[in-house]
Amino acid sequence: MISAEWCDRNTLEVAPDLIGCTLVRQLNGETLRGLIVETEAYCPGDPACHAYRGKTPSNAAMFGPPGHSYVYFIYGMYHCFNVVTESLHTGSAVLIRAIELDHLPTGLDAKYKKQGKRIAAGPGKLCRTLAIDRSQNGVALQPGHQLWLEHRTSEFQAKLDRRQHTLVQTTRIGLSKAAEQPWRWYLKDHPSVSKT
DNA sequence: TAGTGGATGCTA
DNA sequence: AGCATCCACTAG
Repeated sequence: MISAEWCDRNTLEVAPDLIGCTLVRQLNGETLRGLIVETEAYCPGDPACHAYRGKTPSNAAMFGPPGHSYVYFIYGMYHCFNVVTESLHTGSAVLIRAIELDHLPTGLDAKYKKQGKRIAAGPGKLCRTLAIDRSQNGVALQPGHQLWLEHRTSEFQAKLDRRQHTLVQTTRIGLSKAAEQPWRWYLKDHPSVSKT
């Protein structure tokens, strides 16, 4: 599993390192495993970061311990899941934008099922698929809980080293502030939105 | 391109 | 206080 210490590093290091790691979700007795294929970094001093204007009740989890979750509600319908980074009292996190699931959750609505592997591509869809909402905000990402992270497998790391996998670094999605920062990473051929 | 609801930032 | 505006999104 991924430890708090591992997350207690510069957000710009953690975000690309999370690509290829696995997000594990326990849901109704079922274990869903998703390969993380797209992330974005939200850093201290970053105008696009929710923590930029200081700590508030809604963004408090970003200032909490590294390795915990930060889940927020947006556009009246969606949730987005982040991994808190850097030391306690530092407001920063990595947004998990897309995962590739090993299998589809049972009991999934037929209208979503036809999306197949793309079902968790996009931060809002990811949370909908894994049933993540603000009840998961601020929780420790540890085995034994409902949500945790696991390191890259040696197979994935080997493919990365052999360049059979390629990490693409580019700009973040949907921002009006600090839009020029290249703080988004995705696994080549797996972006949640077409690259620009 | 509309539309969801909560948070934040104005004005008073 | 109250009201307007913003918003790291998605479906169609």
